[in-house]
Amino acid sequence: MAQAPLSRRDQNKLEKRGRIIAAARAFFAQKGFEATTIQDIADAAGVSVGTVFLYAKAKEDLLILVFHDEMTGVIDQAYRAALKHAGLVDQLCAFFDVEADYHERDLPLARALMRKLGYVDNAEQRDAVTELMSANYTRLAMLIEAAKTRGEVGAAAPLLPAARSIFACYYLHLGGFLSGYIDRDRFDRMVREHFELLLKGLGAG
Amino acid sequence: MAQAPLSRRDQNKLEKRGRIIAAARAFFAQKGFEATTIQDIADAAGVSVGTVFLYAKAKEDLLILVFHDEMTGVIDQAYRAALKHAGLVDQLCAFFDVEADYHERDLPLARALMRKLGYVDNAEQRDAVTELMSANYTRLAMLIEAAKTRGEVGAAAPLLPAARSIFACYYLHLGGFLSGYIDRDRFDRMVREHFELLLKGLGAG
DNA sequence: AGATAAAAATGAATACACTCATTTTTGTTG
DNA sequence: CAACAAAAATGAGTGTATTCATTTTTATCT
Repeated sequence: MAQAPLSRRDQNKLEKRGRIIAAARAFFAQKGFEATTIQDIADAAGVSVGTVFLYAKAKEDLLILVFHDEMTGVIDQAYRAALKHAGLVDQLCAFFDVEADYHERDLPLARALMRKLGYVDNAEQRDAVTELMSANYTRLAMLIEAAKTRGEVGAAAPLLPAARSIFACYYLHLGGFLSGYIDRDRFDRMVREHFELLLKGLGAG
Repeated sequence: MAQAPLSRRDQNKLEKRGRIIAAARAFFAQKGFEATTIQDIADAAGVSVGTVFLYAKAKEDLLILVFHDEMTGVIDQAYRAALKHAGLVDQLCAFFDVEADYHERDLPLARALMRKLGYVDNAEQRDAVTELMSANYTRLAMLIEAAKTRGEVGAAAPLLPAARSIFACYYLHLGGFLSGYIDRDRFDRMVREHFELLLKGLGAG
């Protein structure tokens, strides 16, 4: 790892960026995303309104900035939780249980993020999202791979498509949960049901 | 079907609502969602700005209103297209091909909708979305049911969860397509791959 | 019909995201 | 260090979604 050469200018920028993200996080959690104004964030971070827009092209971009850091940790935590279980289905449920818990801790924020993720326009943001998705897929693929060596999953099963299938089910139901179509209990049960179905396959007699 | 007793008042409201939705549809298609102002729509519909907000609590709600009508037709069309094919996987691909085509016709609009669907706050809108989802699930369940009688799908497979699994894969990849992570070709291939995987099951050797 | 109440419509006023011409800070060169 | 150029920061200005006190329309009485 080459240590980045941080000029005073870049150091200041990074520090400022950190203050803005921290301020955004605090206000989003306290007042909610909608009720938080850019002015709020600017004041708390000790910068002007215009400066905030130098670091985030739109208010919603702040969501991605806030979540990117946090989510990376949550995904790791989810993977560790999964490893404590034996069967693949239990592992997957444990994995997404951690992620769902995280979202449940701050529903308004999770809802705002969910919307933002519906369509990401900015290339920079897209990279950040892709990175998080990859982090999820990688962990899921590792769980499936391990299940293969245990004989739970057939050797021919394609890792990445399987991981995406699994994530797709989780994601759809997470949306249902966040929008209030279903409660957390039903969410948990439906997700498990889908994982079992995917493992068995529709074709099975 | 009991004909609704339409008082003059309700008649006017319905007509006005129709004008607003038509105006919104036209402007969204022509200028795009963002660039369309409520004033545009109000002028074209021959009402005031305030009146538009009487029929849609927020600008984004107009998206749901516009799509609800259109989508109902598209889903029917998708189902009819599916019936022209023999195997379940081909049927599913044909089904979602029609829906994806519809979205592809107006990408900016589809993207705006995708975001809106990320979290639906209003109860009325939620009902509209639920109705569309049910329409999808019902058709998919019918296809699976038919596949059961052909022996393609095991008798024990739960219809609705299977339909949701199928839709979840489609929906995740549609998001990827609309956001520009993948192109249409890749979208088609990935969706098919997922359907095959779901049919076979991960457990299969 | 005229009077009255309820519903619907109005558009000026408000609040806030976002822009951009100007100013300030930082880095570089002689 | 002074002078200059490039980068960053600023905040008043702009446009538009949304609100709400007021006005207009519709329905229901006597």
